[in-house]
Amino acid sequence: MSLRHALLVSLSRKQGTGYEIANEFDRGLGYFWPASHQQIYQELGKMAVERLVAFTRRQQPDKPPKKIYRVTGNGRKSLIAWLATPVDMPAVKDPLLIKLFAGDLIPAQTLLDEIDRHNAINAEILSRYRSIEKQYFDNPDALPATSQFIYMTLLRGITARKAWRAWALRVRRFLENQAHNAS
Amino acid sequence: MSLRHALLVSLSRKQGTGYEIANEFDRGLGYFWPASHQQIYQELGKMAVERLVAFTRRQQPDKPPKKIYRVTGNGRKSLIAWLATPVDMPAVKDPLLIKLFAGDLIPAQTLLDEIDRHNAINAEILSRYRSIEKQYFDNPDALPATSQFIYMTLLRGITARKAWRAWALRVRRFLENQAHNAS
DNA sequence: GTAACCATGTAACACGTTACATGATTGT
DNA sequence: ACAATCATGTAACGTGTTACATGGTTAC
Repeated sequence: MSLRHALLVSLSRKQGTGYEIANEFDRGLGYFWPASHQQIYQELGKMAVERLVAFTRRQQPDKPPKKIYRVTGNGRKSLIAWLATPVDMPAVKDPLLIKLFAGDLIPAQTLLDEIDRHNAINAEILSRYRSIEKQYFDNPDALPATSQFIYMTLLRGITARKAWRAWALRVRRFLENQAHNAS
Repeated sequence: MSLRHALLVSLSRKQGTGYEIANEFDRGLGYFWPASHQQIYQELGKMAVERLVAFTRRQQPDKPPKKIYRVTGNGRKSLIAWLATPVDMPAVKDPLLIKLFAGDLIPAQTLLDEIDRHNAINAEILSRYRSIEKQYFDNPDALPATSQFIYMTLLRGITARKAWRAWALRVRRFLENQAHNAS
């Protein structure tokens, strides 16, 4: 339901092709609303039918033709309306917690490995966030409001990943104990 | 893909009807793998066809008949196998962050209201978790391993909600500034 | 010659949500 | 009377994933 709004946000900043949006999603909006290129093409198609976006076809010599999308008046109205409409908090859906919930059914070492694996991924993501912070948000107060809003979303990622790491450490201690007591 | 495993975990602890499982999900596994009763009935049906679970029909006078499900040998094997298979970290999908990302398009007050609303919900959930902690996990080391594993999942909820609150406070400060500067 | 990039899509399937349907019992 | 609890489901729809398809250009 929110993909279309994410697309409207992206196109509000800058018009572009489905391809470009799909790429930008990998380092922007996609951090909190992931979408594949297939889904993006499809959704843009529907949105064009509903007159929320419009596109111009641009022929390129020796390259496939582009469809450059932009937001229509309708689209802008619908985005503003959505921004003022309450949204639900996202549901938690984490298979790792199912595993932990059933932890007594398998060797503690198996879960330890899994926690470590997740922890490595989490650490990588956190350090990526931090390097973005250093590069673009070193002195956030000096930035234009637009960027400061984006900084708030980055901070969400950073605090969430730090909290995850702290929790994982606690779980590790518990699992190590389990592994010892079992032997 | 994980619903069936969640159901196998639930039925491994205690056999029961779809109805009972659906209820238990509201205060157990459902915290990190929500599912409606429709979905649960449907999935149990498929799992019975695939011989992961089996059921006994029990007639009750003056009440609809029950289907009491239990895990089969196959089901147990498939659960153990899954528990040892790596799972992906869940993707973040949060419409509130889309809104924040586009925060410059609407009055800061609108976002402030939304943050406060989410914060109230978050606080409620956190306090529920804490009361569960007090009631059941006051002295976790004294508990059997099974319960300690469950406690780890509760701790996940608590640290996550606390981190969310801390972030929201930071965002509030920023939004209040925005609201002032705009006037 | 192999992969990555540019640029678009279709189709089948899996997963989840919402609405609808039945029907008795107990509580306010 | 109306809602809640017990107990089961079907059907339509919406969203998301995976696989497949095309075809030229640039980089190693």
